[in-house]
Amino acid sequence: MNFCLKFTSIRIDYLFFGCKVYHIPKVRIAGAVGFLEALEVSIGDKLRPISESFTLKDHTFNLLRAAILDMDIYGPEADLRLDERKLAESLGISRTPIREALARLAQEDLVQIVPRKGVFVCRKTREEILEMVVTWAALESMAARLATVHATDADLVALRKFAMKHSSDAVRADIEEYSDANIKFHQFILKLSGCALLGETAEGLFIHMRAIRRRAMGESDRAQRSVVDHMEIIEALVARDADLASSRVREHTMRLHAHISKTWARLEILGAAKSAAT
Amino acid sequence: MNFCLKFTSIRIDYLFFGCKVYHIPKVRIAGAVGFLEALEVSIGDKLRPISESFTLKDHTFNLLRAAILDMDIYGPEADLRLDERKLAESLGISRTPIREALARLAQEDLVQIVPRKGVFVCRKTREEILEMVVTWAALESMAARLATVHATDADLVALRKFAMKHSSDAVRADIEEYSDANIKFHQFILKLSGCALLGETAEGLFIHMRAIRRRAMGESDRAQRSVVDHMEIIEALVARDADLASSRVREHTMRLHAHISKTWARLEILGAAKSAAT
DNA sequence: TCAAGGTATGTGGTATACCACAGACTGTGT
DNA sequence: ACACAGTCTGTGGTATACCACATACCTTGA
Repeated sequence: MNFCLKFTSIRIDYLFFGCKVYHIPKVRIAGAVGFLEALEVSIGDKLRPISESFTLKDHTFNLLRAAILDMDIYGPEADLRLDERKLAESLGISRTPIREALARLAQEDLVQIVPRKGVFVCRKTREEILEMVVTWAALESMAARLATVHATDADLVALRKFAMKHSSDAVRADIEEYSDANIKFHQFILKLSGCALLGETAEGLFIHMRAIRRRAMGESDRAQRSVVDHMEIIEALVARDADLASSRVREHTMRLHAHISKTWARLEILGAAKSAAT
Repeated sequence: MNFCLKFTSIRIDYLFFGCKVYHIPKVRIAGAVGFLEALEVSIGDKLRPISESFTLKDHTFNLLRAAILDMDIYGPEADLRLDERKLAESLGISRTPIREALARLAQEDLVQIVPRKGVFVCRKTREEILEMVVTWAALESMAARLATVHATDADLVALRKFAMKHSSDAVRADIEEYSDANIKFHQFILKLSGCALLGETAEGLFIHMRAIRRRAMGESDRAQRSVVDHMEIIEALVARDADLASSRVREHTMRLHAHISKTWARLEILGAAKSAAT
């Protein structure tokens, strides 16, 4: 169980922030303000924020989510099992908040809970991943359409600037860097739509796909092509051409779809051969 | 707490199905089959299924979800509070599975859990609802695009048939009926896309919007217009024109967007006037 | 009379004990 | 040597006890 090690450091965090949440009572503002009250207000102003309504459940949820994202889920040796009791021990808390966090993760399809068998990180099939890409294409192409209306000129300048910088990463064939920038470029467009829900919905897909990307993105000319695509998308946005922007985003993403389809099939064959050899 | 009453009937269900899950051992199929084994197999065949891996957590989740959908969330007198202990008592189970179900509902944004305050059914603001419609438009227009490729002629015939039937509901100005058929029509298109995830993602939006529809859909000519729109959409699908089908679906949905925007604004004014009068 | 502080009660949060089932293991009879 | 059945152990599922905080109410002092 790798998770035990990964979470050892967390226990310290927990000791500092976890269990106790100190509450600073809100200072009442009276009609007439005397000396003491004025003092109280100034103190209140300084202490105001405080981690509000922190719960172990939420903390655990975020921790596990991040940990799963970092895992190499699709590695042949990946340990997909999560043990409630071990997690509880590692984090220094009881099983209850962990179970609630797991329930939420299950709701997001990140893990699967099998009664009396165990909790397992979900591996996605090739078909499921392809569907995610399609759905993402739907969301982002709509976002591009809206962006032609809602984005300011300054926004688009910033977008272009970002894409330029990232293009130099691509020519250096720095796949890891390119991959991150690529994500951010698309998230940028989703944000420019002015419709937060589009971005939030897409976020759920990104999470699943991030683990895939390392394996799916190997061919270097794809990065180059991507740069060109991005520029054309920006062009359409700047021209405020909703139909063009929308279709360019969609086609760009569907190219990723085709690419993953090919690459993943190859990986599946490799995986099958590997497991057959074992 | 309305929930107490609503769930009273469930307790009986629970007594029958809830706590104990009887496990039917799978019959081993031996190479040579003797008399007794053959008998066993036939018994096994009859008993096979059994609610597999039933958990109170999941059951509770579905129950609460359905109950929330049935609630008139946006009614002025709606009781949005959920009490864990009362729910537990009503269902005849402990708080634990209920809390896990609530955690999942919170993940779906159906409820909001406020530590030490309570659990509340989420009301959506006008902006959030409008964003849902936009997102839905994104998903369904992509679905229509894919449907021009994946749907069989028979599928489209069935779709047209369904739409025809539903159109007669519309002219009878039977809003309730029309509303249901309308949902099904759009779900049909999502299904025809061949991409299950599109439908699943949209499902989450429908759930939130169903409660709205009663209030947002009042003007009768909208039903008429909707029928025309639907026919035009089918036409585009039959013509296998991806761009046309996609844009017609999108525009149809965005008309709903505009409509809700107007209607809801009016409702908000009414609501404000009402609360001011009180 | 009223404001301030104490107290009672109710809420969700957490820890813990125990349960039933699944699967591995082991001992026993053939 | 093997098949089978009993047992042991580990898993998630559930129930329960208790906690800290929020709130409403009440007491008490001016």
